[in-house]
Amino acid sequence: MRASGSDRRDHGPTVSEAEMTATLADVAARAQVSPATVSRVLNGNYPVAAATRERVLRAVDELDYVLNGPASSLAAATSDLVGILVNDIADPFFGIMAGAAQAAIGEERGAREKLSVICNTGGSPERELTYLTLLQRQRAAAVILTGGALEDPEHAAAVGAKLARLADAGTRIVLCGRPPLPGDSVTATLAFDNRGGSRRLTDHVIGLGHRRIGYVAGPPERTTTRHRLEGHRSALAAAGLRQDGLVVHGSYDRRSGYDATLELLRREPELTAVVAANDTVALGACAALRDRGLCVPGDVSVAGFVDLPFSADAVPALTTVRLPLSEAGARAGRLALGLEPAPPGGIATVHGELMVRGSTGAVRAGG
Amino acid sequence: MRASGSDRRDHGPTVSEAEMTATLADVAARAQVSPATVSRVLNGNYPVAAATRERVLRAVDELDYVLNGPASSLAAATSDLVGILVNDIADPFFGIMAGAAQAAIGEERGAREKLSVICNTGGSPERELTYLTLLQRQRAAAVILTGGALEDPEHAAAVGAKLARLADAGTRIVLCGRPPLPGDSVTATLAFDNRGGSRRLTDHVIGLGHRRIGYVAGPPERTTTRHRLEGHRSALAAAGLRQDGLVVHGSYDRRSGYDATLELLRREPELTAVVAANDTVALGACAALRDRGLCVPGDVSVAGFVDLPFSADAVPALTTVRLPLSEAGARAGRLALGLEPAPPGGIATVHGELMVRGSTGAVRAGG
DNA sequence: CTGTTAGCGCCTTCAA
DNA sequence: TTGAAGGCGCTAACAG
Repeated sequence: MRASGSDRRDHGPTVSEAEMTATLADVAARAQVSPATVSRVLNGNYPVAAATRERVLRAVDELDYVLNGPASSLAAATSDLVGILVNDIADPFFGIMAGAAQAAIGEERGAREKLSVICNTGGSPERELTYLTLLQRQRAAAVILTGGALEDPEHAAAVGAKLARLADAGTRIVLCGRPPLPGDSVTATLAFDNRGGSRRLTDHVIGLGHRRIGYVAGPPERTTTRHRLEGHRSALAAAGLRQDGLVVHGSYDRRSGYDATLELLRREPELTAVVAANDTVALGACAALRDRGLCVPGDVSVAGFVDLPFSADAVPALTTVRLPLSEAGARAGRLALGLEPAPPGGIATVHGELMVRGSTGAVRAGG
Repeated sequence: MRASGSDRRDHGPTVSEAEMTATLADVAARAQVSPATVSRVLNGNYPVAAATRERVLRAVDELDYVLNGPASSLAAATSDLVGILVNDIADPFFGIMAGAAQAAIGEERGAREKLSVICNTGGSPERELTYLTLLQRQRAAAVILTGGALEDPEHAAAVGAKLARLADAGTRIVLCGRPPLPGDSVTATLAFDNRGGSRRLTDHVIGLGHRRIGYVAGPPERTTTRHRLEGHRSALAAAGLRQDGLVVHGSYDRRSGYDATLELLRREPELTAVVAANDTVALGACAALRDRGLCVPGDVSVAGFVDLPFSADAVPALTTVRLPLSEAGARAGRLALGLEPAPPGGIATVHGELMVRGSTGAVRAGG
């Protein structure tokens, strides 16, 4: 049996007051104003006399009152939840972007404090849809989708439909590090120039004299994978090189880089360079080469993508393409809050910067 | 002006039906049952005739109905939100734990699907409290706090008070990789044995003959920092070594390890070993040593803590103490859902395993 | 097994 | 500048 706010409107503090969570009515009673007034000072978007506001805030403090989110969301038909979807939160690629987005959203000291939260799909299409539904259920204010998308047409359609419904319900949709989507449900897209960055990277490797270049790609059905691979291939084509047998797919982790590199070596013992889909994979490649008794870059050059913090500290330091993850994440956060105008056409391309370091060198004499 | 569900109870599909988000009443009308029945099939915790359920589910599908979370939470006075607080989501230490917790929670195909969500405090006490308030506002079902706590008494008291209020309101509290808290608001605690692991690590280093051992600690006011440092000191003490001047504090990142190591070298040029507060810091230490022209472990041995995935791939591979992050995170998730009984006394200590690898070796002849 | 009836706590017109 | 009143969409007793 709960003592409702109005029930004790005329009483002083009671035992039950200490045990039950206070409601807005309790605050109103204590501050001698109507619930409506309390609501107004709490939301701050309506004129309230300074003295009244004072009294209300004091009552809030004394009662340790915390707004009931669900009730508030229900009545206002809006919520302060912002969801950030990531494919693998254990990968700093996502951790950095998501952290930056969350920080940007948290910094906004605006009217209603937003609750920005990270949702880890683990790369599973089902969980991606589940999270989207859950966020839709919460009537999320905004959703940020980060990283490469799955290219399976069925899943893409399902996601598109979900996003359309979310957008219909007023949820802002922002894509960060993910290619644009057809339709007008997406508020803004920050797309990484994976193709261009990859192209410059492989150009660099070719420029060092390498001709037998292996490529360790990510999972085949991801946009990120495809775009980076396309950039790589366009560089090869421009140099007149054809080596379709020298591409091995795997996941975006270290183990995959290790295994794929051994496979590349098997296919082409005269390999002199390995370009990897990302830095983590590149480090796996380095490990495999070492275990085979090969020197980096003396025998084989290695290059990565993204430029994670540890890449500069690797031995040798990793040549890679730097993606501005923090900046992109922060911008996505601001776009999700509508603090920043969407780029023209709703799409901005974020370019990577080639970072030439110790892991790539001129092809060995015998190459 | 919104067409409410009951308003069109007797009509067929209309334009507005396509544009407005359907409500439970719409579904009820379409399935020719009462709203209560729809609620019952949706929540699945009440007997409903198979045929009725069928009809309801079909209506749900046809209308693309999605439950209104806020309304549901308000009525039921509970929510399906689970918050996971982390200090730095860009650090895989947290990414791995949080990802595992989220996966464990997502796997639970129980009654109501839980929305587990990661909140990145960035190590800021204010943001930690803000997130706790926001989660309290959402009437979260559970909160998981991961990683070391701040030892500032004022902040600790504030957090304690918040947790007490959350617990009062029925929120389950789980600590993962964080020392136990006084009081009974915490449902379960999984504490890492930082002291013991650190002790064994430094014992190992001493056993290799090292006597001038530098220590790169984390931020001074974190429990994790203090416990690991205490373990280190107890090992030194047991070996009769006193070297308080050889401890440098910093943050838990690579840069800090780099700078701190240079400082240690300045204080003690004859240094033969560096023990770091975590793996990331240890890699920074390695980089500093290399830049000084010193070999690891030939000139100076280096050891880390935690055993992140890249640590085994470092050159040389890093000696460290392996913490079972995934297992702990998953268990914390299950504890948060009440799927697993709390350990006796509410507290379980999770031990680390010494991983001896290439970065530590016998002290050099001249040492 | 199913319908009816009250609210959950807050926001938001409308009046004053 | 403030109060009064109704309803947001759903759940949870109660009946039947």
